[in-house]
Amino acid sequence: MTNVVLDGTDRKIVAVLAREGRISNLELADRIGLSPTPCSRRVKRLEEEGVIMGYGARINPAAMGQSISVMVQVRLSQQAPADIDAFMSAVQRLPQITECLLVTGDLDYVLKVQTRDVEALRDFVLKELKAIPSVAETSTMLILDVAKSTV
Amino acid sequence: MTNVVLDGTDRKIVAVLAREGRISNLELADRIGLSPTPCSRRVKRLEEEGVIMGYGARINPAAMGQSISVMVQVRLSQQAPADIDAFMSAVQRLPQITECLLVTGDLDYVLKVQTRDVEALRDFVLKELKAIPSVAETSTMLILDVAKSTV
DNA sequence: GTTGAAACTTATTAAAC
DNA sequence: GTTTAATAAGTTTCAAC
Repeated sequence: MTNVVLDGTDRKIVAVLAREGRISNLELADRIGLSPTPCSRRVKRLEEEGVIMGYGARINPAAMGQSISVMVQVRLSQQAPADIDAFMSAVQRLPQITECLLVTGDLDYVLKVQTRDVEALRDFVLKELKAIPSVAETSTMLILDVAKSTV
Repeated sequence: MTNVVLDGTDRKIVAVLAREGRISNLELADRIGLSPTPCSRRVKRLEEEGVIMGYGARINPAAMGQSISVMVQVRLSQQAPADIDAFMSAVQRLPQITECLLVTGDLDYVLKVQTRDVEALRDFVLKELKAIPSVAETSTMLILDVAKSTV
């Protein structure tokens, strides 16, 4: 990753766009105290430099009938490249998995999973996750509340 | 949460906007196979119904000099409302904490934390997190890779 | 649901300072 | 960096089908 020099104005832009990704350039410029022209240039530069990787809508899973959110910690029994590949392809394939992090510590992967209800979660864990040969151990924590989120 | 009925077209719209939040209505309509007018109406309806909660830019923390990402599991010693309030206000105050989830299981909260380097992480854990009186126990996992992300 | 057109708002670029 | 101006593009609303 090429390191990028960001001044205070750039950081203001990033902070605003992180929360309001669809704000118009005119309002963004007004918000950060800059005129539209250099504001637009800075945004384009931040996009080209990879500081801003893209934009996305924040979707409410509950409103879409996905009311169960869980964190699943997964330990793989085998760590050979073929085992990791098999696990990774399953992770990419399963739409219930919205996030997958490789972590240090006691467990190897942390997944964020969303399902319609507890039955769908049970089916997911038993029939999908534990069906992956390299998965040795899973531990599920139900997410009761999102207390802070920058997304 | 009021449950919303979404048809296949709505789900297509959500799927596209989740990935490309700044797509124009004309291109979105073309992408999902609908004309611009009803497409725009559907998007507005999805926003009003709370399915789409907002839009945001995807920021690359590494490009901003925040190269360390960790998951921190936190157990509170005291669960009285005052203790939870103290912890929550610290969570909101500390910019390193980008996500905070209340979970069931062994530990009470899971945090996603970003810092500039390991020294900043050490200072954060020792001087900020452990300084909160209600925090009894923390466990930190370094995030080595993001293998999947819907954001 | 579709198309088409008009009115309005932005974005983008260039030129000046 | 700023402002102004002009062109291009997108959004919104309306009518008619």
